[in-house]
Amino acid sequence: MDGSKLKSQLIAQAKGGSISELLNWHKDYCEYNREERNLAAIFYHLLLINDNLAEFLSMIDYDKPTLVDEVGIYFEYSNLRDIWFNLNSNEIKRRIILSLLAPQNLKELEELSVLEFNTHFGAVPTPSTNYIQNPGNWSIKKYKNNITNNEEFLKATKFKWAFNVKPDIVIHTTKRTAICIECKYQSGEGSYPTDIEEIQEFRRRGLDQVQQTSLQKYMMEDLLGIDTQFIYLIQKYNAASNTHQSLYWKQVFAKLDLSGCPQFIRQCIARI
DNA sequence: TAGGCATGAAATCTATTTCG
DNA sequence: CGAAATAGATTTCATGCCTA
Repeated sequence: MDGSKLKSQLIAQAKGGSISELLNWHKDYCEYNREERNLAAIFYHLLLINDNLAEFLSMIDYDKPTLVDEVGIYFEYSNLRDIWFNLNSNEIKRRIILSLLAPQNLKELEELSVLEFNTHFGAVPTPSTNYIQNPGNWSIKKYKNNITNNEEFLKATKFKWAFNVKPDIVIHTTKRTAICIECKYQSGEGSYPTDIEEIQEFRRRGLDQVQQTSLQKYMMEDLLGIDTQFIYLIQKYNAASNTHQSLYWKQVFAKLDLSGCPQFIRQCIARI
């Protein structure tokens, strides 16, 4: 339908009707869905069926042992955040933070009240009086004046970010080993910070921005202590990572067994 | 074509308000 | 009064447009 014809039809039908009726839209959603998470979810499903997990492991030349009883595949992996949620003592929470950050003013921070401790790290929206808050809720803008040393500032900032990052798919091959998969459709790798004020603060201190993949590595290996292989799943060449093994969606889907999959999944995959 | 900037949905957490 | 709903702040994830 050409533009003018469409326009006159839209005016003629201005009194009502659905988008589908107005546009005479007959396509099935799987023909034009462009949601990255949807693709990741389809991939997740495929990993759980047939022999696809084994096939994927061989595709990426995974050479570490896999313990059947410890295997787990997770979508939107938020392990660090959820470990924090399991902690119920302020003493333990504070000790965890201070041992991982090892700040110069350690003694001072040990002595602060709960409220003062939260305030030091600028917990948002409001520092709590009752319990040590999740580092994921620290605010760079609020603590930047409290942490003057650049190295410590970067350390605290990466620590804070680590509590919020969620790799798309993580495969635990054992409790101590994993594969971390970052899925990209249109966009390329992101970097932190993204907020303009925070970027300016990084510039002022002469600090480089932190790549998304580098933060994932820090979270998986340094904080969770899991020996991790990283995979980047991409559609376009220019999205490839400098540091991580990159695979194309097309090449991965081509090797997976789609037996038993409904038609819409095949169609979603066929478009990639 | 990469980076800057604008935009938006969804989620979490806390404080406040409302209601039984 | 205490539980439940609501509002606000902040963060994440993302896309698109413009420009150097």
